[in-house]
Amino acid sequence: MVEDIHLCKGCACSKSSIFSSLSNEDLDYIDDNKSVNLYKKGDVLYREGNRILGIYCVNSGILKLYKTGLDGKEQIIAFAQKGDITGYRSVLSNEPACTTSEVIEDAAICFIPSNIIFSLVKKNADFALSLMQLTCKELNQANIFIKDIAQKTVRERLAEVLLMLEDTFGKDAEGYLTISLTRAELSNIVGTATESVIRLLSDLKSENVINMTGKKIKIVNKTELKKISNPF
Amino acid sequence: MVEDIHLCKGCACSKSSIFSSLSNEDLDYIDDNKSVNLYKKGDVLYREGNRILGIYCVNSGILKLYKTGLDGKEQIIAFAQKGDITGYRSVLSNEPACTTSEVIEDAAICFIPSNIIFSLVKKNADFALSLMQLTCKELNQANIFIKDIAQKTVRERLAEVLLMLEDTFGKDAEGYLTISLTRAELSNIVGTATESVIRLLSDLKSENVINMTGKKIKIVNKTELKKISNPF
DNA sequence: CGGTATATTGAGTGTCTTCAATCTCAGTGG
DNA sequence: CCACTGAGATTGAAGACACTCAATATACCG
Repeated sequence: MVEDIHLCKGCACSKSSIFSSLSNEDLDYIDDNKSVNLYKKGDVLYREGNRILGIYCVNSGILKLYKTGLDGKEQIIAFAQKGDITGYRSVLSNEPACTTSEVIEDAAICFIPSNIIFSLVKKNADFALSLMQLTCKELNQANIFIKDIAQKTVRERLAEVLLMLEDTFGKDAEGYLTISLTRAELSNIVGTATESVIRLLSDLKSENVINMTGKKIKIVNKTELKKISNPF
Repeated sequence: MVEDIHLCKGCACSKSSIFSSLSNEDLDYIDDNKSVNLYKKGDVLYREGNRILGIYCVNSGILKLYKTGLDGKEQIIAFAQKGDITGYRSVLSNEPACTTSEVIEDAAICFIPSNIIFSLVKKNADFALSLMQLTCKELNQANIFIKDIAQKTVRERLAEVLLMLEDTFGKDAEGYLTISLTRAELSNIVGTATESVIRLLSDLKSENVINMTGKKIKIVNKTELKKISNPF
């Protein structure tokens, strides 16, 4: 298992993602300087406000990235899964981490030191451009999120988040969302109280739009859910 | 007036902002390929969803950048003033504009075609890095905004926005905010109904935290306003 | 001096939050 | 095997907060 991730060349991350613009030589360069670590659910890679010394590339598992409000409430900003990188913002801007990065499904993560990234950026304009485009894409996502959270009701946002989760992480053979989140985590994405999420989920269930078995959620009527998330 | 903006070298934009990493030669290169236009309040530089062919650099005046909800409601994402650039996201990612860019104070704006930007990015790694850092900074701002809008009350957000406006655009001799926004625009930043902004402003006034003369707003008790925006 | 856009105020309502109690379930130790 | 425990999930009730709609006032523009 860990064997697979010792070579960037063979890693799926290098095919998609920003690394696709790198030559084999560049990938070897990263290989020689990266380290690989295994993490368990609940582990924190870095905490908001801390300095970080490189970027993290997810080989397997899932991370949640969140900001913490002054009252201690988490706001989940994004997730990272296979092929995604995180921490690059802080590295590129040489600023403290602006989110906390926590493992929610056991993960194998590669760490690439800052100076390696910088030297690649300087050397390879296409890589720099890829990084820029990644940032721009995330910025656009963030802006859409701002609009939604400002204009939509909790119910609409919850519907949207469920669709996003299925889209991003997929579903199992029986149609249940692959990713497993607590109600509290769901509420920290949607931006609402845990109890509200629970009540609205049970509403959606009684409307036959979703189905639930224990903690697991299945989208039954995707069309209707889309309508709910986007009533215009 | 327009004379001043014919030469990037002399333009204040080139001192701060992302252009500071460019040589005189590079600035001349931009000069030879840019165009300058004057705009009136209400003019739209580009609209969300449209293709744009270059980036816009604000020499004077103010722009608001907003997304439009499906029900037609604006969500203001950011402003751009002297020295700021806009449209670069869409150019770098080669995607349609993700916001509408509208003049709210008469403006002089330089237009720099995409291919010029790309060739500078390829040629000058420091310029690329500056652009990246700009994007990262905006991304961080956006994430903070998400957290705030999700977790704070309208009153807290309004207080925060007022502080931001004073910070970003300054105040006149009598202490009034320089930037002039309608109540509707204020509500489109805060993410609330116009009436709510009006009521909360008048609350703040009766608490002697702010003062109003017609449309103009003055922050009287900044300390208190900070406390309101950040009650922990 | 109209006429239009913006601002303000009031009333009524609905959504969401908060707080507190209860329930479920998985893991633990006896 | 079962009671115990703690974390997470659920439910109920009460009330705060913010929104909508409608009416009115004021300011601004030509």
